[in-house]
Amino acid sequence: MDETEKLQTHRRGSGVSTVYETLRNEIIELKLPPGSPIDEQQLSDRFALSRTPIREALVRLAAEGLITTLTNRATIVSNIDFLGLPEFFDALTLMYRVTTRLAAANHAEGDIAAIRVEQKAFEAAVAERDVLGMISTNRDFHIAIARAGRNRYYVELFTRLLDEGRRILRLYYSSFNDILPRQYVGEHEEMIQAIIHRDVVLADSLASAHADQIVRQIRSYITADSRHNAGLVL
Amino acid sequence: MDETEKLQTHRRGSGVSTVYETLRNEIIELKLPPGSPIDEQQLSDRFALSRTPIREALVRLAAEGLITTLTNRATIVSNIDFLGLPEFFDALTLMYRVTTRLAAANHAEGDIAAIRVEQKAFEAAVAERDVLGMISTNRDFHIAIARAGRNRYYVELFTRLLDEGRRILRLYYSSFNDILPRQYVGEHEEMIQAIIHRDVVLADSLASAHADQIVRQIRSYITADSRHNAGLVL
DNA sequence: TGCCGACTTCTTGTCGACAAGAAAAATACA
DNA sequence: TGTATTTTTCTTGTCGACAAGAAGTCGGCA
Repeated sequence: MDETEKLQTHRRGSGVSTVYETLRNEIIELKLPPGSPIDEQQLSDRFALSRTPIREALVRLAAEGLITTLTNRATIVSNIDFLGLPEFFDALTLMYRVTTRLAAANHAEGDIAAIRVEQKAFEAAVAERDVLGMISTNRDFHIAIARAGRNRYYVELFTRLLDEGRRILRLYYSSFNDILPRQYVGEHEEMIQAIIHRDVVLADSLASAHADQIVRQIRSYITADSRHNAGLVL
Repeated sequence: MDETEKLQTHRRGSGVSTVYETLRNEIIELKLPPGSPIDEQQLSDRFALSRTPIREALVRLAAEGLITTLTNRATIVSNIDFLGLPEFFDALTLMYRVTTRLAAANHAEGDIAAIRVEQKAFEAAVAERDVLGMISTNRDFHIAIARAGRNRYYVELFTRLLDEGRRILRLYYSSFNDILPRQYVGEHEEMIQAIIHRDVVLADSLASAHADQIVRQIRSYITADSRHNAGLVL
């Protein structure tokens, strides 16, 4: 790998966020798969920075749970906790509901436009059968809704959950079928309408159904995969 | 102030968490009031550590939102965002409900005992009219319930919210009256019973009422205080 | 006297080097 | 030849020093 981003001398303080965001993306997109060792020296070379700012970025990632540091030993990309999946689904569903609800109640001028932009992007990804694009534009769509709900606590937790979901989905995206994404486009449209009409109850139930749908989908991928593995082992 | 904790030479890696936890407590207990400047050099002297581990602790605190760093200029203890209070109350109420609900559904062997321990501590604080003690034992009580609910995402968010609440309450605790805390003891007991009997619906409604009660209480403190200020200004 | 600009100072951001701890490798011994 | 122990090596953790950026200070000029 000869990807040196030691282009120009970074302005003071900018390097840290660059490293943070770059690594964050690479972790979420599984470019750095779970369990990958993170070597500070190596990153230091790659970004043409001292180990100190690298370390700062790593501390931030560790605070978010994206990397795990074995003290005095090694730091690795955090594993996906399949045992904790039920908790994950529960929290994800709740956030889907509560953010959509709040968006219906609190959205202001311009929020709808922002949501529509993301929805268009999602539609485009679906039209192009760009599965990776669907995953990330779907995330952006729901975060836009969360923002319209005007609650930073929910936005923050939801973002974390959706990004964790992106990691999981990347593991299984090959088995994406064609019908579901189109259905999601329709469901998204319904949610937008409910939000526009400030119909909190409808928004809630749509979000709830949407969340269940997605959870069921992920679950089916995982069980299908484990069955596949089981078949190989036996 | 002559509080040098440069006692013995720390073991490698332990210093960072010490600094982190110490500062965290001091911020939450308003020993470091909002807006206080955080000087790295000063902390370096105080803990007898280099600036590097101090910095790491500060990065962690910043990730949690407890301190704010003005780039290249200064880092201060984050202000309490009174404008964002409605969001805060909304999220707090939701977490009260959802954690109590889940505790009723998922609690296992030993969880009740752990909750009872915290409840006893709360009762003791109430009996001693130790207001600061009530605030922190109340937090511990609800976190124990959240843990029994077995969802780390909720535990984490709830912890953050309750600690943020501790900061707010510290600002107003002088106006604590005597009746409310005793009422809380009773409400806590009811919640424990509902959890034991795995009555999810009852647990939810009790938590909901409890949350409303607390939110109302905080609100009344704040409005009382702002009225006081308004009186002075006019 | 009031305002603009250079200078000083103070705090944060970055660096290169060293120390400690743990795994891996090498060695000694049974 | 297998195991225990020492040594090596590699990575993280810590340090002291330097650089950059911004606020405050001082002096000059209208």
